[in-house]
Amino acid sequence: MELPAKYNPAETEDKWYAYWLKNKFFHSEPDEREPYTIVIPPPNVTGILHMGHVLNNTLNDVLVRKARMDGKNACWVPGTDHASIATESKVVAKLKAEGIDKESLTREEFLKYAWEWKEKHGGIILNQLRKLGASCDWDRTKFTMDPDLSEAVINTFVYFYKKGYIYRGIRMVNWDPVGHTAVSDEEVIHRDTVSKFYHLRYFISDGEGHPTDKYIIIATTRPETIMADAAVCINPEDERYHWLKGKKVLIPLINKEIPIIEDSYVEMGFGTGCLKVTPAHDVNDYEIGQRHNLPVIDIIDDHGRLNEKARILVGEDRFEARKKIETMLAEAGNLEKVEDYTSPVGYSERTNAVIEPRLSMQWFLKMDALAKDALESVESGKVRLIPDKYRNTYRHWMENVRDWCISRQLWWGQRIPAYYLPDGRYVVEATPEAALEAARSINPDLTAADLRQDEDVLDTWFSSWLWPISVFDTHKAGHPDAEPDRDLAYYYPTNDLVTGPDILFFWVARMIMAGNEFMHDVPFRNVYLTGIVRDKLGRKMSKTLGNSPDPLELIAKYGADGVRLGMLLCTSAGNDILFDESQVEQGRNFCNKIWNAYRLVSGWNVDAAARHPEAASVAVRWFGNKLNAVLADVEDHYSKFRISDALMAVYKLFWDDFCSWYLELVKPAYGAGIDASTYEATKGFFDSLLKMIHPFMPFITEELWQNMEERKDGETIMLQRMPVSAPCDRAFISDFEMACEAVVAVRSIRQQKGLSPRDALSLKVKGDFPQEVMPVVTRLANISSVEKVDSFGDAAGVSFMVRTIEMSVPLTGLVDAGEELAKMEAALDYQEKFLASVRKKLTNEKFVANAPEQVVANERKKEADSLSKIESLKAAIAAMKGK
RNA sequence: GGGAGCUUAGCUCAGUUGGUUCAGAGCGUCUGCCUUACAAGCAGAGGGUCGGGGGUUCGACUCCCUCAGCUCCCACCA
Repeated sequence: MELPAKYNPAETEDKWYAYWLKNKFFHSEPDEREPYTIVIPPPNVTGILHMGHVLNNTLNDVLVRKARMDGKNACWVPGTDHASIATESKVVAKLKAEGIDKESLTREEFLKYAWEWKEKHGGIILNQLRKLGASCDWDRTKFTMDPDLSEAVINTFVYFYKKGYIYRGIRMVNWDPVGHTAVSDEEVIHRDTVSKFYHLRYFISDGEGHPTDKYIIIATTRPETIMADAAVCINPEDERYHWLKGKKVLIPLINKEIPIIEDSYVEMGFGTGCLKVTPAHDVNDYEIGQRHNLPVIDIIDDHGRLNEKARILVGEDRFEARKKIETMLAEAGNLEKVEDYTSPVGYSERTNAVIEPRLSMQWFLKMDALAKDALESVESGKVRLIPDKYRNTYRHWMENVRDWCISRQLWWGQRIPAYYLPDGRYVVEATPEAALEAARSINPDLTAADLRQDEDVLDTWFSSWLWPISVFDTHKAGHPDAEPDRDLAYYYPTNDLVTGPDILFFWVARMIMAGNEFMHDVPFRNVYLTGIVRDKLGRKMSKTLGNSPDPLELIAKYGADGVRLGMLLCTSAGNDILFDESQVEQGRNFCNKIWNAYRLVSGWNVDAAARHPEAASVAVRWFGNKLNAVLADVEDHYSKFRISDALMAVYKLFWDDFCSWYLELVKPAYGAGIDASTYEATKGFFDSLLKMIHPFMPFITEELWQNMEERKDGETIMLQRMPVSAPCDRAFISDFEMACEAVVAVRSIRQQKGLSPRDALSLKVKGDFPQEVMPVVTRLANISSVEKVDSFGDAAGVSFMVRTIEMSVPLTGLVDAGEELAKMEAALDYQEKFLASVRKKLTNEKFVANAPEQVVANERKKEADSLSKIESLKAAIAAMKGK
């Protein structure tokens, strides 16, 4: 059949993906084979595909396809994450656009909207992954808020509560005034931010609430919080302020009297050495307040506005209030000066709002014991981090971990199963029924109506840390002693996890904790940490910069295989990826190369009478060996997760070795047929190559593999066994490469002399060139006759060296004798210097005494080779001069 | 402030226990080619004192020290 000159990915991709689905090739059920399991890092349910997903899922797919072809029972479990903050804020924004205020809705009404949104937009990303060729077991698709997965989360909470790991307490938390929820320390990003340093005058009180004419100066970045000040603090060592001891000062504008206290926390050299203490709105101030029994005055509400306790500027947003109070302070004579100031400010990772440190009642999970085990899992090598530089980071985090704030003031997520009794006590149970029973053991008169469930939901990561367990068995999480069901027993622990280092702590570490706790085993053996996809200038991909290509557009333009290749070409584990569309172009070009190589081979006609040409015979023998050598290299790269190296090895094997050398050697003359044995060998090689390429480029390889022969429905390259490396003849490969060097040298001479490749040349060879690979030279360098000589004599020609063998192409009339002579003299000069350096080593007794035998032997060989080269160069020069 | 990492060709990066003619790859560049598989291609070529300095060693891109530059992570200096 006639194939077009260019590969058209669009039609073949959809065709084969549908075929794979129809035949359920991606589906896995436990059987007697060795399992190979990957769980997808679940993307946000309402997310859309970006380049980071492309990177991650391409890598996952390569690994899982490779394992499948290695004969393992490969299972890649897909799914999505409910992403409580991200999703809830999207829903809130959407409702707002429709004129609906979240505050006006009940929890149930809001959740109805949220589920509608999820049904409408959820899972888009999973369909996009299909476009990329992801071979997920879609029958196993999970969502972190599926009823049974949610149940596992609740059970886990109850389990840890009863174990004494979960507690409720007032803590200074990171409040997100836009998301209206507390976020964990890990979700706060500190960025240096330009702000103002306000120097304020606090007048000393006369003891009766009236200002005297004395004042101290306090430097603050947050003048809008002065109304919440509980004291002014100085360092007890600070002699400048000893006169203040025991005095009181007045808060500007509201004239409230607060004490001067002393605490060594205050740095004398920073600011003015006087610190206003605002326990409700600063973590350190809170701690100082605790030490000195200061009252906590909370003047900022959930939305970041001043409340009535502020007494002034009530209802103003904190940043508005800051501007206004600056004017008010200036007018009141309390503003000494304002300086520009840069300091780290915390921002919410999700909403980018400036985090407000705020006291509130939250649920916490104790981390010490969990972290200790999770650290051990990595330190002992049970979990391997790739690259291993992350072990240090991991250890540092695990050794300094703080208790995990697991409650979120949101509705979208798993609701905390704590039920409050009318008297304020509470019980924690998995179901309302169990809660009522527990409550009745405290107070037998209670009814269901008396119990009020906690309003908050759990942190998203409190559900996704169960992912490698709960996708297989939703009962095991929360029940460490239960028997795992069949799937969990078979697939757990999973093999590899591919994810970004940005969630090493959020997610990876916590999965290890959950795995240890509930399965008594780690959730995966290897964690491959990708880099972050950046543009070619090294900038993060972002919507605002507009530097983030749409993966689907790229796929439409270059094909999924091209996009996969473009992504894989520039990945090394742990390094950021500088992505550029030109790499995808390279991927597409490779597709085209494969396509055209196939066109060539598929167009051949076997001529039963044709003899097996010598060149083809050498080529077949060489490529068979080369294939085995590269298979071994590729296997080694895979085992070390050097995916782009594995790809590059295959890429070069196909493009350079197979296309540029092998096919050029076996290609019959135009119109001529090919002998049967070469044809069969070539087809066999092509088949192996397609299999090797398949994990990287699934579509084009399936298309061509299907085209190679009549295939039955249900046959696929996906399930063929990957070729296995056999021992190879390295010496022969080396001889062949020597022939290639000769070919390149002759071609180069042609280029320099402006000779057409069509004009045959003759060749003189001095020395023992391996005769069996000579047909390669005659064929590809278009050599009509080869003459073995002892000397090139005085005929004009251009000579060159192939390793230690000297060769010459006689070229009457085209050779500039002076030029040739100069070239040889330069070569001689180089050789003599080289020989000198080698001899310097060999005459060094310490070198000969200390270096390994092998190294010394090599130096001796270098010496001998160099000597022989020098000898023949000298002879050639003499012959030339004597002419 | 603490910790980790990086610096090799124009760009992006390999370089495994220090030793094969080890200074590499891909892309880009330059030159010549529309040669009946492929111009999304073919053939050929050029390009780096391995960030600077010092040390260990018979031998250093590789190990140690130091300086410079960059990146990331952690951290409450108001």
